[in-house]
Amino acid sequence: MPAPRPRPRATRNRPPAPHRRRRLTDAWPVAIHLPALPDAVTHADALRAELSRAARTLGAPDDVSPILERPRDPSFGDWATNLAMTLAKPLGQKPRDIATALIAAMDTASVGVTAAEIAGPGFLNFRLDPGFQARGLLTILESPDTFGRLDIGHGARVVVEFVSANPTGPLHVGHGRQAALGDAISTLLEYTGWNVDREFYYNDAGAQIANLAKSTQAQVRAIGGAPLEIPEGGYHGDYIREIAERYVAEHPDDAAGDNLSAMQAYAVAALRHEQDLDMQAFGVKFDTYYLESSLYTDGLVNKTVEGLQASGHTYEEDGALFLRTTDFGDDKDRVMKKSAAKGGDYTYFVPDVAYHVTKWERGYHRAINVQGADHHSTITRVRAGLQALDIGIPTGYPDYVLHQMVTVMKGGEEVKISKRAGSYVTVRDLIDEVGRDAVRYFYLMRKGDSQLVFDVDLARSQSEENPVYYVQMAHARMCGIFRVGEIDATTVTGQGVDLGVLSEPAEQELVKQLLDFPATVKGAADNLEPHRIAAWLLETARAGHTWYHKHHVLGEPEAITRARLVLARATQLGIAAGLRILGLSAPERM
RNA sequence: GCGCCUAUAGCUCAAUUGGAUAGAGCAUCUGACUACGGAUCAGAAGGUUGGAGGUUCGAGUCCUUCUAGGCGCGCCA
Repeated sequence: MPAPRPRPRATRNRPPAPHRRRRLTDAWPVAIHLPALPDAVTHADALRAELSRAARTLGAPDDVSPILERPRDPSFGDWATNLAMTLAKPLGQKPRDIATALIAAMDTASVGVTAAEIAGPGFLNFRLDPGFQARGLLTILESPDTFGRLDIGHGARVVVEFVSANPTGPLHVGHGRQAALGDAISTLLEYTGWNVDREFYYNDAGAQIANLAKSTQAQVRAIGGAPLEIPEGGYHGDYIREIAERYVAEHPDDAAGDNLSAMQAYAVAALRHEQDLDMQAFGVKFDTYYLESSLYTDGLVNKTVEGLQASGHTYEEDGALFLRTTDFGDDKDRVMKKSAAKGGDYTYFVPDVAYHVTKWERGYHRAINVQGADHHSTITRVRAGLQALDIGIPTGYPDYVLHQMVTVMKGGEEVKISKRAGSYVTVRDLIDEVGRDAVRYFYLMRKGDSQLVFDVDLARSQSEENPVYYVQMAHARMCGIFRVGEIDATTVTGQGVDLGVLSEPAEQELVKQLLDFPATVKGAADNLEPHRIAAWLLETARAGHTWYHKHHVLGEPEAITRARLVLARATQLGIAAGLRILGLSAPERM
């Protein structure tokens, strides 16, 4: 991290703060009592329900579910719906006539609507009472840990598999994107009621591992004085040399490098450890590690092959065993077992099918795989294998979240990502250079299906102009209010506070923005798109900074200070919640 | 040749899943510090949403086609 930019020192001197913190309830008497929202639903839910009720009285179907939207132009009101337009056909009436009838049929006052207008082809625009709307903030203060949480998953188990790198080298920036995405998606699902396990699948069997062993052997023998001869398809990175040196030091009995299986085990263990450290530095924690090799030792690969053969979707040709994946939408059939001339091994997708059978049988009726787009051709194969087995696995199983490739620019040039060449930027490099929070945010502020150019120099130089600092600063500022005011923020409850005084435009905008959080979480979780949270954070931070700059909290008339403390607390908690979903820290001061 | 992804402001990206005048950040320009942190704020400028058709009350979003880029298409993993 570069040294912080020098900035002017504050000239004000402040007497040392006493450490006593005042409880708000001690300071001010409770004067006003407002009823809480019914059953903790948001004002939008209440408005939607009232709209539905009114629509049914006009003859709309029972399952009518109006869509409420925030108008792009705030002058149109707080909420808008196109319900009248969607009802035009089923009811056989003009949209604007339906809109008029809807307004007449609604009990607007009960849902805090102060004005309802018809606009354009038949939009209905609603304006809400500021105090009614602001009361939604109380749900944040009352249960900050559940704000934005929904129960969509009903506790069902879901496994999110990501990173899943071969233990043949350190983790590169593409794995970093997976780690950030997979972890954030997992947290999003937890927020929406799923019982999530994060899983890392180790391809610790097969040709790549054999190459790793031989590469290590070559380096071990080179240490003993032999000429260095890295085998065809082997690994050239310096890290192999380091592993070989440690192996020699710890295995004096095998200085000649004859024990290939010992070297393989040693190298795999060393690289797995290395990857664990990388993920630890990134703040990602996996619940389970699944080893490909165990699929063989437990007989699951053979069992899967037998199942596929029994299904009648296999055939032999040219001495190899094929799976008729074209029965399931593939454009050509795929080899399961190589011919004897090619070694007679299973191709890699066979253990992959076996692995996904275990996901299903381990009780995960939903599975999400986060992978690079270069793996997309395997989707059809794995799903075809699961369908061919005909053991009750649904056709869309598992879900895939594919992210496009990450290219790395450094010094104005693209850095080649190649394990074999040993020249690439690792996740650890990025974390060391720009910090964990900034790396995560950079990965997550973009949609996964667009390509990502990670310019290392730019990321480093931007580290102070970075959006993540902007967001975290907004959080720290809210914390600063309570710090300076010597108020214990956790005692701010909003009980008896008249939130109707939050009538400034900047305040209403901030309130609306905060209350959009649950809908944003739902949208992000439904679509497995964490970048929506990043965008929400940026907008919330902007609204927070604007409000902070325009209006003061401390030192205002009591009623205003009390209401604004509620807003400051809600902003602090809301931003912290968003940051937490993305795996970023929410510093109280920066 | 086939399949998947992408194309939006100078740059990096959004756009509530088909809604109203397409929005942010960075960069540029002009302003604002003796109040809770200026790592901030206010404002300006920046667009034929790659091109052309189509679907409808309404398209950046859906369909067709063309162009450009990325990734795949192996008895590699």
